[in-house]
Amino acid sequence: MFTNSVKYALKAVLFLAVHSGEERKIMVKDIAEPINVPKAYIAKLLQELSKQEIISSTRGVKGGFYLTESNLKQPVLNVIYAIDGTYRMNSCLLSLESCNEYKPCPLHHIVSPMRSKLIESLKEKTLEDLSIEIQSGLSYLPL
Amino acid sequence: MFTNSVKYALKAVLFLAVHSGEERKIMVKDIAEPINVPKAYIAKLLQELSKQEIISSTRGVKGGFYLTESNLKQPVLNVIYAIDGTYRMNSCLLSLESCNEYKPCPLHHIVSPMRSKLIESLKEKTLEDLSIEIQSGLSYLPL
DNA sequence: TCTTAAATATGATAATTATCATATTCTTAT
DNA sequence: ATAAGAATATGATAATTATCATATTTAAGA
Repeated sequence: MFTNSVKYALKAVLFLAVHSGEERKIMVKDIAEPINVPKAYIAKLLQELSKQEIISSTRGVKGGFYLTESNLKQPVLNVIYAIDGTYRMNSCLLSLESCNEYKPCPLHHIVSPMRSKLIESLKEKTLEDLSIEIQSGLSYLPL
Repeated sequence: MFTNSVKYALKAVLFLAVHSGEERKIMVKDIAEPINVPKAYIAKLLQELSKQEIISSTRGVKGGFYLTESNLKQPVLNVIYAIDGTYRMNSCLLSLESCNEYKPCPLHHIVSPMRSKLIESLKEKTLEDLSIEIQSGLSYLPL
């Protein structure tokens, strides 16, 4: 469902949600290691997220990546769409172009309602929500 | 979520569910075209499914692929597992090895119940069920 | 038993995705 | 101003997945 890239991106962003802030910027190598994702790989993803303003960054000495309050208010889904695009999550599981409510593919009735619900949930949950859950020990991030 | 291969396999198997039988074997080229999947590609998948006894086949003149009554009774999930293996559908979305109920990843509570339900549905629905739905115009197969 | 028509086995090529590497640009502090 | 430390831009390589091709084996019918 998700590419490797999205998974890595989510881990990194959630790591930032928990550990960074406008006054606590974190550089690539200090993100890559704890979430164990190859440094060069996650660097590229973070750059893309930054360009799309899903996360924030500053260059140079004392620079790094971080989330602003506004970044934290975003739905998780933003991260997914930013990296994988919207098509992957929304297209028919059998890739039938014409699949829709009126001309459903054989799996549509099974899959479609669940996908809708999943997307709904990923739209509702913000990065901040997940960050709070992690910080209160309701869920766990690394490895 | 699914590979291209699984999608193609599902289309082919459902096509066979609707159109084939022990007395109506269908050869590769007559499957590939209507479900529009490259012939050489679907041939390979059909061979694999046949080897795993998800579908049936006979060689030589008058040969082809088909589903027996027993094949038809199988859950859809069998096709998916046969091609993609079980890991893909069941692993943590973030690929955290340790993710489970006791140490859930941040997306676990969102994703896990839906995945369980999806797998349950794919286990309950047989190829025959879907075939009947297609034949009664409740869902549509090709393109 | 020979010919033909089909699946089967095997492997080659192409496309996509994942991974790695590095020169350039920007920012801060000296 | 300049030096150093960071992200940024760009692109190269590797691995996986998708696609294509073909020689071999099997079954049926003449």
